[in-house]
Amino acid sequence: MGITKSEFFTDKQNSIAQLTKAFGHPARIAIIEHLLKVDTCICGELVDELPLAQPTISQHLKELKNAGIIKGNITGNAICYCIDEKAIDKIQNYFSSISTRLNNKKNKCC
Amino acid sequence: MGITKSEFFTDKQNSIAQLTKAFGHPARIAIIEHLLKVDTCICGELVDELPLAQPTISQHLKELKNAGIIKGNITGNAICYCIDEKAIDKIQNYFSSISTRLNNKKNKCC
DNA sequence: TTTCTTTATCGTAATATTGCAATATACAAT
DNA sequence: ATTGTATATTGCAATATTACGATAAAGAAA
Repeated sequence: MGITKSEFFTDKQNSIAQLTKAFGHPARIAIIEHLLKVDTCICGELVDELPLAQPTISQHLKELKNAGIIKGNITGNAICYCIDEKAIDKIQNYFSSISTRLNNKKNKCC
Repeated sequence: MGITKSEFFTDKQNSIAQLTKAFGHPARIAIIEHLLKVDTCICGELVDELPLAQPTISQHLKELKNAGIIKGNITGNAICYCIDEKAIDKIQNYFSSISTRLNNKKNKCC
């Protein structure tokens, strides 16, 4: 099928899945890491940095934006994309809570 | 195309992308959360818990296993799947480092 | 041995994702 | 107004993912 049965899962589960899915491509990881490296980021830089064509990069930026991981400001005819800290906090808190819950488990079976 | 150009990215980028991608489906998030809730987990429980058919769940378990997020022990004719803490640590450390690097940025443009 | 239970695999259909060339858009510069 | 620069969108081909029915495999129970 290819379609995901989102309607059967909780909002939180869908929301975390959407966030992690958006991170689930090396190009998008590379974009995030480039955004961390520079203080101001424009798409044009990424075209030189990544081994992908400009439309492909634009598409990856769109997905990161849809997932709320980055946000973009139009400045003249360039665009300044930045990481949205809220998304990072959310995902970090989630994995941090998993880690805590794991450590609290008594009967580790494996 | 549908194929990912992994060969052009670093091992670490690919590795993080693989981990996050495996988390990027609500059913797999639900599986992880169920594994956290109970101390011992078998696939049969999941079939009752999740709104998906058994082959589909088996497939999701396989992907989590391939990504190193869970590991399975055969016990009789059942299988005990558990979360692999190393994977959680890895992903948690990654997002934690992103968070730190974000906070250290001076020129926030957005 | 036969049957039941549990999990995996195969095959297949439907949909999603990835990637890019071509093109559009929109502002800047001349 | 024309040209150049930066980014987005469209359209398409190739591949991946999701889901499930049917079936296989393998140990447990009878």
